[in-house]
Amino acid sequence: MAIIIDNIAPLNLRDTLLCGQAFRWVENSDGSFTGVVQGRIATVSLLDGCRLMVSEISGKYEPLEKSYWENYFAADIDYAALQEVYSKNKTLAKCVSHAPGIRVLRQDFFETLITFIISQNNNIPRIQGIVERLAENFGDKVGSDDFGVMRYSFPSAERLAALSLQDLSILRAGYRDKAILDGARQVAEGVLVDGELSRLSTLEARAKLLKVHGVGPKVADCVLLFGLGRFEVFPVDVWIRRAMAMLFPKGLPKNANSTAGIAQQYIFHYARNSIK
DNA sequence: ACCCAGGCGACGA
DNA sequence: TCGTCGCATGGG
Repeated sequence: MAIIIDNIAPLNLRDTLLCGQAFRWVENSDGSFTGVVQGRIATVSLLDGCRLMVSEISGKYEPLEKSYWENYFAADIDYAALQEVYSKNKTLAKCVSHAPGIRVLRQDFFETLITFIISQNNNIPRIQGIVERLAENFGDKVGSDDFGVMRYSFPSAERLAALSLQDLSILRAGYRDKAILDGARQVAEGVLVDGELSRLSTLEARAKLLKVHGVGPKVADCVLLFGLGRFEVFPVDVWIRRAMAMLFPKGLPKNANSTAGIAQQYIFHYARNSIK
């Protein structure tokens, strides 16, 4: 059974799922993508460029509601309108034009916290490898994908919190292992709770995230943006720092402020693909 | 072999 | 408060 989400354009699945905001999607030979979301193995593809089809392989859990996927892909955000506003600035228009189909996903809070802890001083292919080892070693078997390959859920905070640094060495995550454990413990112990953070202001939620060992301004902002839907947050990493110095020396155009995180994705993509 | 990666915490000034 | 530096690991 499949879910269809209509009128999702603009959306480019490759640019959205492989751009470094999510780490568990892989592209299939037919242009569809398969990933594991909330323990469900899902394959997504775009029909006629404007309809998103989501097919879940039957596995350990009941399929997710259509509303879950609409939220995940941010179907409520009018990207065409946003791009029209952004494009009043010539430079930002150029960034948008390089990958107009990127959308900022609304991902699981805990998974976002841990994956972006892993992302620090790291590169995207290696982050994907560490995240996959994390799931294979500490997640649950949730079923086989279309190729017969067993897939695993992202581990729970409780499961990770019970592990030792020695246990985590199998991830080959380097010095990030301590940060993974602290993040997991704070979530497992109820210090950091998705629903509670959602009720706080962005600044207050950020302050709580910064108390996790290994979470600094950049990781906190990525968690706010990708894991808590705070689209006004603008994470600054090495690529963005370069791009801003080169393209926007006077700062981001004001008309992008309330959705700076969405603009950030266009700039990030442009920087990674166009700046040597 | 070499440089660097969606940074951070510790440390010293 | 602000610069500097070491950090684990491995992709390119």
